Amino acid sequence: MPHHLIRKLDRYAGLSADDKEMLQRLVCDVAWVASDHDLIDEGAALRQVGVILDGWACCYKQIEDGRRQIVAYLIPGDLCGTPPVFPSIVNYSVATLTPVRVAQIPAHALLSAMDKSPRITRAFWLDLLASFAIQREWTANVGLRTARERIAHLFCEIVTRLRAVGLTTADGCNLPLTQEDIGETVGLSTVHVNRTLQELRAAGLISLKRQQLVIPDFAALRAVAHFDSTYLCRSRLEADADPPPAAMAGSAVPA
Amino acid sequence: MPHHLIRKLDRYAGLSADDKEMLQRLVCDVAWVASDHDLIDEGAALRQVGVILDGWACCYKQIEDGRRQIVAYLIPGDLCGTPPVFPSIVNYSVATLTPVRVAQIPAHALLSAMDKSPRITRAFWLDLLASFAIQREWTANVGLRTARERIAHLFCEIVTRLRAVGLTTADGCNLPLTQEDIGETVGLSTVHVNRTLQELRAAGLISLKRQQLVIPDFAALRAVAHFDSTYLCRSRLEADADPPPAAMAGSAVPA
DNA sequence: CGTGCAGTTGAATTGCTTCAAAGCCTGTGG
DNA sequence: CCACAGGCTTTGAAGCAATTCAACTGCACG
Repeated sequence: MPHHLIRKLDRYAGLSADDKEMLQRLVCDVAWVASDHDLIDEGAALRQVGVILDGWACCYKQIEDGRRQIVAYLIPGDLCGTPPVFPSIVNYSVATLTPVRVAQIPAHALLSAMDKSPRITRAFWLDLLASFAIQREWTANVGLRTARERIAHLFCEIVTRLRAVGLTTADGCNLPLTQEDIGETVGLSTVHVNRTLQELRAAGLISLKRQQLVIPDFAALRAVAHFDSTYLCRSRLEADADPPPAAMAGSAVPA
Repeated sequence: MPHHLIRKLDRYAGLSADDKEMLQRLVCDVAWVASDHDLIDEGAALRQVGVILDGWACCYKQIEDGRRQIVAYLIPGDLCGTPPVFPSIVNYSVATLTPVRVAQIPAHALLSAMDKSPRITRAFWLDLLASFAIQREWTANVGLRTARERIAHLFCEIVTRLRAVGLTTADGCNLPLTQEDIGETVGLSTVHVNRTLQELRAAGLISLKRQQLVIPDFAALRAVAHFDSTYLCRSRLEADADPPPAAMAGSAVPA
């Protein structure tokens, strides 16, 4: 069932047919969760990993006075929780942004699959490292960019990630975020997000209405954002980096 | 040799005597690197992991126009690079902030140690998850806190981490950072870092001169920062990790 | 005893926030 | 089918936090 996840892990580490079969059988407890519900509460001790099958969720942190920071978005194919060490206490919460279909992988099942296949182990490592790389990029994003750059960067990242799982249209994507969500993501007030979006629209860099984000000229937006996508797609590079540099066919990698 | 690392991994996963012995034998290429040198350049393909034995380093990202963001500090016992998947391309650079003594663990050695001991594997997972948790906290720190809170939070984190490896004095630590470094860490200009430090000093929350940071009342600083140390000491879920001491009398520090 | 870098200060400016109100969609019930 | 409610978005105006530029001080080191 978790097509996106398996495809992603395959891209990371080149799974065998057996590996994929095994992963298929890991999941259980597939369920729909309504929008705006918590999947994980801060401080919980997890004994399983969630897999997002459909919909969007976000990881966030809150401080006493109510201020909230979104620290990650989860889209189909993403893990929800902290594989694969159990029990593991999380220090953030996860909330759905849309209705979400989510599956669970029990601790023991995941660990035994990793025991049996080094490729699966490697794939989960790479997935974690990829999330880490995104987190680093987010720290840099809020730390050193201007409002306009931050939002542009966020949009570049989202579209690139959605494209990797086939959830984009030709030149955009569905974006189930309110301006408040965006503000809590990039560290700006809602009002200023609104004004900055208008700037981006006025500059012809994006159009955004009714949750439809359109980026007519991705290269232009990427330039504004100083967006460098390598942090998102290292998976493949690493596989290819194994042999010494040589001329190689450009596109398809055999499964 | 890498005492701090082994002690930390032991705290994470409870290593056997054999495990520790094995880890001892992993390292090679111990070397001193002068201050202000790069240990890793962005885009490099790593085939080994570094271990910081002495001194401080930082991970940073840069964009074309020269703006720089520090995304992590490395202190003794920390890994430098991305274990344990090789070769692995990093999308950040690492620079020394002081003279640093660093050892290397070759890819094959690390992987075979992890093969032999599930506790070692688990420990490296937990170490990575711990760094990830810090990164998340940093994103939240620059995203939702004020200047004063950000710097206070940074100091709380640094002292707590240093305490875990025994590198603090009774009520402070050595802090080899310039105000520019601090600014690049928390997303503020150098000038404003300066003024904010003065505020913190005036409030009696810290004293900082000649690279000596003193926190007379940790609980007070922690309150200002909204600092919650759980993200740093989840290692042992068994809750036996001692919480960072709050305000403690004890001024046995030679001036 | 200068030279250079880190820290400090002041003044002007800007980017962003805050507060408050109004407009606009979408879903709901009469 | 229309009226209304509630969330999200938009607008304006005022204020504040942080930046920028530029000069100056103090300290460490050769």
